[in-house]
Amino acid sequence: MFDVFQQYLTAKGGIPDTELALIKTAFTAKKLRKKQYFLQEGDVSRHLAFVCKGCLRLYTLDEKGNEHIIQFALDNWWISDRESLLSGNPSRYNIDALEDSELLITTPEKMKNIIEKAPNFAKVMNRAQQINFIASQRRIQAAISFAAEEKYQDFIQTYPDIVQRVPQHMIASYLGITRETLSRIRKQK
Amino acid sequence: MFDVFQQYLTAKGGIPDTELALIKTAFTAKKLRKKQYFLQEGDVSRHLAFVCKGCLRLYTLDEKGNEHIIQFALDNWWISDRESLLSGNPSRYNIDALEDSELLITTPEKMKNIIEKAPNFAKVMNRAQQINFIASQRRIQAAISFAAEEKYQDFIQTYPDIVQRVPQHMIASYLGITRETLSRIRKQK
DNA sequence: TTGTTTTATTGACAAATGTCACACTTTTTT
DNA sequence: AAAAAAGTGTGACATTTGTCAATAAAACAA
Repeated sequence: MFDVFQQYLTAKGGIPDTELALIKTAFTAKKLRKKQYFLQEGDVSRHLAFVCKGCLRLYTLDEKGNEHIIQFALDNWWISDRESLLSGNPSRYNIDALEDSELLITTPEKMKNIIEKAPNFAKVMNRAQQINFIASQRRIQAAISFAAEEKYQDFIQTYPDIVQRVPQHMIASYLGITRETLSRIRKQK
Repeated sequence: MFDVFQQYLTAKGGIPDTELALIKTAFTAKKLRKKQYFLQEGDVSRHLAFVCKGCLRLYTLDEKGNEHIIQFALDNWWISDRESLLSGNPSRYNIDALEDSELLITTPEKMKNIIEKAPNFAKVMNRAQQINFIASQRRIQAAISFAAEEKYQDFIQTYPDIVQRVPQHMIASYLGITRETLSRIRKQK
């Protein structure tokens, strides 16, 4: 399982063996069954996860019980509730598995520790964070300026891999439209 | 002008004088008149800015010529097109001043340089980035799960200072609704 | 001060999207 | 294999939001 992570790190810039050994000590393997929670609303988040295999989602529930998906995480993605991690407050989100998944998890403390000691790893994480921010900004733009159909087109172009693995109604949720609307958009073409 | 920045840094954690001196060398003062561009679509972004005083916005123009505001930046905020900075590609965004403004600007290279040499400054920047990401995530949630009125209520609660200084139709643009809709929402109460 | 531009409001109407109910299919569980 | 659960599609209709056009007020510039 760690080899997937190692491959990711190599692809993202390469990490010397000394650092790799150190990094290894900070992570723990964890398996999740489909539908199993990684984090539940109201709990304080204490872990961040790297997805070696599988698929997770981060979402909120509104008063009506509707789900609103903030993030998907497929293989080689990070997922966590950074808000709760940073603030120490109970989480407003849920994270659960959409498929049986394999994770490597760690804590912010351990993360901070290895980032201090492993500069190459720090670089990889920093870059990942930057790319993440840019993706968020693009998503905001799509959310505020695109009509439903454009949102969908943009999504399938940006995340063709997610389209393959996630039910449509969850993609609708991610886009901020109803499943019925998405179903009709897809029918048009 | 640098004293505003210094005050910000102090408030955000405190920076020893040795680092402050170094940081100072990396920044240049720049004044913008109202309506003046800091960055125009198509140009490659080469600077990031700290707003000492004033107000800027980052936005896109769609095919119909409608503006979609991605970010506001008041006093003590950072603003830049990180996407263009990172990729080196021409920007898809515009940044301009909504008020006469005073900035401290620098380049990614200089930034990288001082971040290596000034660990306390690095910490402040890193924390700012994290908070930024969390704010983005919250905004995404609002965009995909709130109705127009909820978006507005959420906005005035989150950014009461912006409401004071920015015309309504720009807030509408930021929220992804039309000015007419916002006007009607405000009338209701 | 006068004229121009920007901003905000409003009405009438159109278009997009949501809601609800139900049927049908596929997948998962027992 | 049968039953249950999850996912998708569709029609009828309601609601929200957008569009267009016009007006007025406020801010700004000459």
